[in-house]
Amino acid sequence: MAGPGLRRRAVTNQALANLFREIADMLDILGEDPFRALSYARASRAIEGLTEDVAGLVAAGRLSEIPGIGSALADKIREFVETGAVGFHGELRARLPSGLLDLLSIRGLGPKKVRVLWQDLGIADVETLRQAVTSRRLRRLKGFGEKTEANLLRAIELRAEGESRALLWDARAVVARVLDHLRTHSPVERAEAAGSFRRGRETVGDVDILAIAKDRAAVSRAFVSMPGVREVVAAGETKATVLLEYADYVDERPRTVQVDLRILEARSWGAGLQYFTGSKDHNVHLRGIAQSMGLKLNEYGVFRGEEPVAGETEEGVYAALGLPWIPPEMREDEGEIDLAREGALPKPLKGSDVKGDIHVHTDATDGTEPLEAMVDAARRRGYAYVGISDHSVSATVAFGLTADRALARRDPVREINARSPGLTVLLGTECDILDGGAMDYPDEALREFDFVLASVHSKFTLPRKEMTARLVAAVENPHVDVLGHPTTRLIGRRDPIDVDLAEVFAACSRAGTAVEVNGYPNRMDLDGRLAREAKKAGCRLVLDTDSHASAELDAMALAVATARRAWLTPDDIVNAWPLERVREFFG
DNA sequence: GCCGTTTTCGGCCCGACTGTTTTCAGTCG
Repeated sequence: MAGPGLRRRAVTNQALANLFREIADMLDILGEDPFRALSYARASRAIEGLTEDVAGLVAAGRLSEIPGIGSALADKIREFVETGAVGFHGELRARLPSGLLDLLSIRGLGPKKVRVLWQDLGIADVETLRQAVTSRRLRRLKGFGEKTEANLLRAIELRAEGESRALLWDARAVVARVLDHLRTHSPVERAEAAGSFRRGRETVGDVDILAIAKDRAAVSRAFVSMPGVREVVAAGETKATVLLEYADYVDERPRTVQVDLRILEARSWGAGLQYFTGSKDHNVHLRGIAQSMGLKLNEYGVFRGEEPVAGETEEGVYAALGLPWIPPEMREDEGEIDLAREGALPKPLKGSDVKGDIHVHTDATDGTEPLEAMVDAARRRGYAYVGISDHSVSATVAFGLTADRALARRDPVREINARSPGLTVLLGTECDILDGGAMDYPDEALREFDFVLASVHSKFTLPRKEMTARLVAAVENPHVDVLGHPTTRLIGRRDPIDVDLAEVFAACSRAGTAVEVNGYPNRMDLDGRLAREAKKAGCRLVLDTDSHASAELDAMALAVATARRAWLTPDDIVNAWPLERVREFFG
């Protein structure tokens, strides 16, 4: 790592807040004045909560307006804005072994215990700590015991397991399990999930559950004793925390995720839901608005002085701030608040707006169920149409079909369509984009499909220029209707390809090729931010699931959440249209 | 380090929980 001043940090509020947070931790570990450390910790929180850019406050000479910032901290903020670093931070760093601060990320270890470990046993990294625990060397230390050793060992293991965030798909299953358990095994009156889960983020750090109940203790007891609880971290009457086991859907490995339960008063339900849904940036912005109206907003409600103005419902909280209710998926402080104030929020997409799924595999290639089973599952979902899109021949790992074999399925599809009114099966293909941009099937074959979804499944590491040309060539092919999973990233497993998506989106827009929002659990490709870019570039989008089994058709909910994060409306989405318009679009 | 004042020192957020302790310290959110 570069020394202070050698590497310039981005001068952001968050970077400064992190710096102050680390200073507080280091002061604590070093055993310096704890109240000095507290000042840094408070300043860190204050800066995180600012509605304005700290550099702007420096320029305007308004640092003293920030509560908790006196002359010494103001000096350090100015230093940070001017140089991108804080000398004092570097000085402290030099007094501590690198790696020591990592110990703070182990549950059960705070600055006091870390200090003892470091001073008495010279432990300065997680691995050394693990060895010391295994050889029972901690129990001799003051404040440590056998139980502490066991807990730390567990915490170290869980930390290694839980380092990755849970996929939204897995979090969805966890939320369903928890809510179902509380509703059937406790006197809960109301329960709902908040947090990044509710905002539809593609991964979730922990799961927040909010509840209302008269008998709070009973709800808490039911929560901590539900099946799959690996560890009870806390079990009180207003909040409880557990680590819950689940199996990662994609690699089937056992993992744990932290689940927090908070039991609220009915009069604070809406404020709590709003507060715990976030995002942090969205909430900071809202508090600023409240302030400018002479109001105060917190997790308990909106207040004028001591008098509560709103809090029971989320709608009421937003209304008290002069705003319409904002869909959770949009709450990222990316302009949604201004839009809401102007009454110009896009009408949020509903799951029922989606009329069909058009990225569905069968056991003809790498799916696990036959055509009929996938079609039946689509019918049960109430879809008007379903597009079958098995792999093309070059996708050998996925048992890709030759063009002849793929097109031979027109007969069974015709048969199904003839005997089953109400649902139309479209025969498509997920056709590989070869490394030069050519399609895996010849044009004569491509024109015979109802639609063609073009995807990259090989040569992920081409240089940016070649990769961009490859995708542009593919989407300009007149037979190609949809660009499949444009970045090809696999969450937690494979990085996105290096490609100029702005150029690709522009080509899609010109060529009338739609862009996919793939809802498959570890794809989520495009994500919300990129899907919004695609819309801005004038593209149509398709929401689909890439299902390889009928249960995976449920992943449409993930694609819908992504679409809401992207501010898409039904008109932007090809498969929110009636069949006739879809056929016209696919040409 | 900040802050307020019955102003230049003395207190600093807090409630719940756990484990080590023998009445309380440390961690977490």
